[in-house]
Amino acid sequence: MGQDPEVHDVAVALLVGIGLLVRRLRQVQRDGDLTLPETSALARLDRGGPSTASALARVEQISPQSMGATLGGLEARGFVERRPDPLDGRQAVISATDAGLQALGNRRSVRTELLAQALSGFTRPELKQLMAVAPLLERLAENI
Amino acid sequence: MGQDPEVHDVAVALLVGIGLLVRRLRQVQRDGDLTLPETSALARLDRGGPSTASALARVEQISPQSMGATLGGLEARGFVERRPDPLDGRQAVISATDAGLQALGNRRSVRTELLAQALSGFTRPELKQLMAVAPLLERLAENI
DNA sequence: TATTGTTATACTCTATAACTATA
DNA sequence: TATAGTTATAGAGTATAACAATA
Repeated sequence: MGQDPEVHDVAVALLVGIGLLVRRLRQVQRDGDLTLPETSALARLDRGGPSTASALARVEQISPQSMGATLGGLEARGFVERRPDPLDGRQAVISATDAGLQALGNRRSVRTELLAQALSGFTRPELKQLMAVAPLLERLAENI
Repeated sequence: MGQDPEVHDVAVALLVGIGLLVRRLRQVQRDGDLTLPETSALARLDRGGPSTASALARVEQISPQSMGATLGGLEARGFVERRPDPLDGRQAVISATDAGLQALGNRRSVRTELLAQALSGFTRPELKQLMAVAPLLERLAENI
């Protein structure tokens, strides 16, 4: 049990840092820009290829209804497309469109621009630290 | 400009990992437990001592109205107390109560318990990595 | 005039519940 | 029965606008 205080400190430190970052990121949202859940869903499609709404909801750990709403917004703007699965009539396969991938990679989006600007004030070792910790955060979320 | 792609990758990786973690953390919310903004505000009072609502709103980068709502909830449960500033009648000084600090440090709260459980699956170097990156995330948020 | 704080209202993201269609 | 998806409704957390009180 001698390790517990350290684990607790890590938890509180992460909560504070992450909370601050998320609130700030939400504020720089602009028209036409991708929202946070949209960015997550698109990045997931980019990394993992086409998927279904419920599969995406499972890996993103939100309800299928919430994922449906997010995908609906993306589809309306032409960032994803859905094709009915010929083998299973209940399912629809979602894939990112070229426009969607472009939006995801668009370095001139307001949020990405500001994030990149802020990150450019970091040293290269700090950037490597941040990059290395991203998968740890994912693993942490998956294990909660 | 050869560094830009790396900065962009860091940004996307962080967005995905953090988004997942925040959504998951919100789900384990329970009655009487501290919410994410409440945890942030209390941790800030714990680290920085008594403060005013607008000063807290500024450092947490949210509107004074939002901070007022958060503090109202904390005050109703006796986790913070507000005393009118005798020198400036507009201001009220907010301080964390013993009960508030206890709630912040309570290892048996549902969220902290689950977080600690998940973190116990990490190696010591990984924990150090996570701990080291928390202040970087704060600095990042402050520079956006 | 500027600042602190409150009240009223609305938006975003998420949830649960109830439903339809398909397996 | 079980699963994929939709529609309806509600809650948390945030925002902006308008206001009162104090500096």
